[in-house]
Amino acid sequence: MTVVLSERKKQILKAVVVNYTNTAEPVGSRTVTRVYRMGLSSATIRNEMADLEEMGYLAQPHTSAGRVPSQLGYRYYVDYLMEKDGLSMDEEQALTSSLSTEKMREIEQIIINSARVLSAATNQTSLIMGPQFKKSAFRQIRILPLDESRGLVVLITDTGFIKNKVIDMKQHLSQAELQQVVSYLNQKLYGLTIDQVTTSLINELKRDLFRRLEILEQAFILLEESLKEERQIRVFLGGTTNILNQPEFKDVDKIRRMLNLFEQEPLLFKILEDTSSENDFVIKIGDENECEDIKECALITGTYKIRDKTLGTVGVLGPTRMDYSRVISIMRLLVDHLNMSLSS
Amino acid sequence: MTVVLSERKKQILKAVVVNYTNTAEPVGSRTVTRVYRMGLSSATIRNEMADLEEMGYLAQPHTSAGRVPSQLGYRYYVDYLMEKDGLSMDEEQALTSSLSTEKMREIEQIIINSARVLSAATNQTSLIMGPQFKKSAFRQIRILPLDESRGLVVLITDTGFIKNKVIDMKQHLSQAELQQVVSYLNQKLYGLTIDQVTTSLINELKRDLFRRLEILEQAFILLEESLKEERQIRVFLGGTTNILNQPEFKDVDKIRRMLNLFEQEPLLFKILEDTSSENDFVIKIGDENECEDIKECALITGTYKIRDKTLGTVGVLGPTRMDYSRVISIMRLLVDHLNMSLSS
DNA sequence: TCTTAGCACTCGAACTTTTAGAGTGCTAAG
DNA sequence: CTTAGCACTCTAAAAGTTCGAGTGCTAAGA
Repeated sequence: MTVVLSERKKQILKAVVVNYTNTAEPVGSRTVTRVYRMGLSSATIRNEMADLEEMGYLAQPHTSAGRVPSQLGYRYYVDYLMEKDGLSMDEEQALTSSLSTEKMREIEQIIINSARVLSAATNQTSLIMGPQFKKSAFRQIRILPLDESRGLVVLITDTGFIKNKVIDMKQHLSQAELQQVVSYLNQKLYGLTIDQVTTSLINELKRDLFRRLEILEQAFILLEESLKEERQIRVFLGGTTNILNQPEFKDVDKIRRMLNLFEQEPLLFKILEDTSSENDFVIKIGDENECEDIKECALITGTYKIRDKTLGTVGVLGPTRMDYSRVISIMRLLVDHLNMSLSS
Repeated sequence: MTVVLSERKKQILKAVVVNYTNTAEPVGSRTVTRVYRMGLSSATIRNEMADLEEMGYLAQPHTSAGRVPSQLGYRYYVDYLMEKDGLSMDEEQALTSSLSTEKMREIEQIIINSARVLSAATNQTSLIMGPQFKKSAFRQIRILPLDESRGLVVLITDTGFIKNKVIDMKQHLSQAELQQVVSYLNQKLYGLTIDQVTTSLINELKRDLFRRLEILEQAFILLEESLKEERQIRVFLGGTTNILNQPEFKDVDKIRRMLNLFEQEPLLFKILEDTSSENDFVIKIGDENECEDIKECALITGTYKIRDKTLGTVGVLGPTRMDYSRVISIMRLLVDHLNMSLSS
């Protein structure tokens, strides 16, 4: 499929992509000769560019304008031409230090902060999918009596989720009775992922317990509601207003569509889930994206882990005219940091 | 201070406000005669409008355009002319039902949903300040041993906040010892608001306990971090993209400033706090607002309570051209609902 | 065969001019 | 005090103009 390009064509294509990424203006043949002097006249460049256009790597907004990379052009650039490290030492250090500011312990805090840093560093919008509660393994359940008629159910997973819920207990339970129920539940559920705790399993447990105690109906509500409630995994956004700085979004209507999308968590989740690959970063350019609303954008995604278990996805969303090299470098740094600070 | 307006001037002012609220177009004298026929010719209306302009209630975008209410005009309308109930029975019912969809128990869920409903019903941006953790009263603290070296500290307030934190316990504590520490803490702290739990109090407690047990340093971290961490109270937003539909925000630059504001929680908090009054709704029009960024907007705020204790603030933010009557009716409904569902 | 200077041509962005109509203020008569 | 009538104003939209960056093509040179 991939047509072989002459070395000169590659250089020109790269020049166009880089220049367009910086300026957001169509790139003319003279600009190419001026900025990336390669001992050729503009006329020659012109001929080459005409070729590249015919091959589909460049496009012209109108007859008498410079060239702009097409989607295919970006794809070629990303696959074969891009420099691998788009980050200076200085930037790298600055970034590292802004990531490891404090001993943040809360998982949610870490992620919110990461989203912020990522969007600030890339000048794009960042999306981070929080750890998936459903995929976590059940660790233990506890019931704390609060007063006469109420108790606190606490549910803990291996990835550090702690969910709690106040429940009404219609009848009073003695400490011993409670203990009994709790240890029974722990024994049955230990090690299962939340996904695996199906309604039918819950019902089975209920039947078992009801024989002995008719009281704990409410206790199961935590389990059941956890299942429902967390169906929508949380997606954390950073720098949603950054798209306003991109010249390709100077149209209020586009802005509206974009911001609307940002408000719909399930859609964002789907976007991130569709693209994620376990091991490396994925770049989706233009209509390589499934989602209709971001077919004019590029999306770069990667995953982060806790102790080799894939937990969530990190993404950067921006116009196709994006500094791919730089963004990927930043994301790599961030993901490494995330892996580290979540594993402790 | 308030100049007395003739009945006719009041009617005309009201007509201009209502019409402008609906159309967002300057209102001409002919429009007034046509739509609100009051047996007068446009020339007469014109004279009256010229008077109203001189008095400062109306303004003209340019010489040959219709009139637009000035800030003072809105103020007069809101204070003296506005219909009190801007909501039809049907709408009221629809609203009530969308508020009480499910038996939502989580306080945060209730508020998020409220923000969504409020913004959808008003077509404006809604802000709801969550219950202030700091103002809540300490109810009880518990420590759950998780395994050999770790425990879960749970802190519960009278307004239903439950905060938890996993702590490392350097030395193993027996159940009895733990029990002793916990009941000591509960006894000392019960009934204090989180505000009142100062660092010095904590230190005093520490000193007391250290005499007996040198272990629980970590347990205090929950308390201390709770104090710091929650300094920024959460503000929940709904319908941030609604401002994009307002013609007064067709300028990308204004949009940017506005959305930027929305991303800065501390500012939002300040805006809500500045305006809140315990008992009734407050309407701030234009530069009656402290905050520079919303001097072109109108902000309506009210408070909600749990059992007569003021918990937080609800706000609606939009252009000064707003259907005040309708928005207030909706907010009244919402606040009542909120008071009810939070008190159970 | 590849490169390049030269030139006519194209097209959009920015600026200016024109036009149409909504709305005003003023005057004089009812 | 009200109103018909009219000249006047001002904007938004349409139409027209200018300017320059950039192209494609041709023909001459390496």
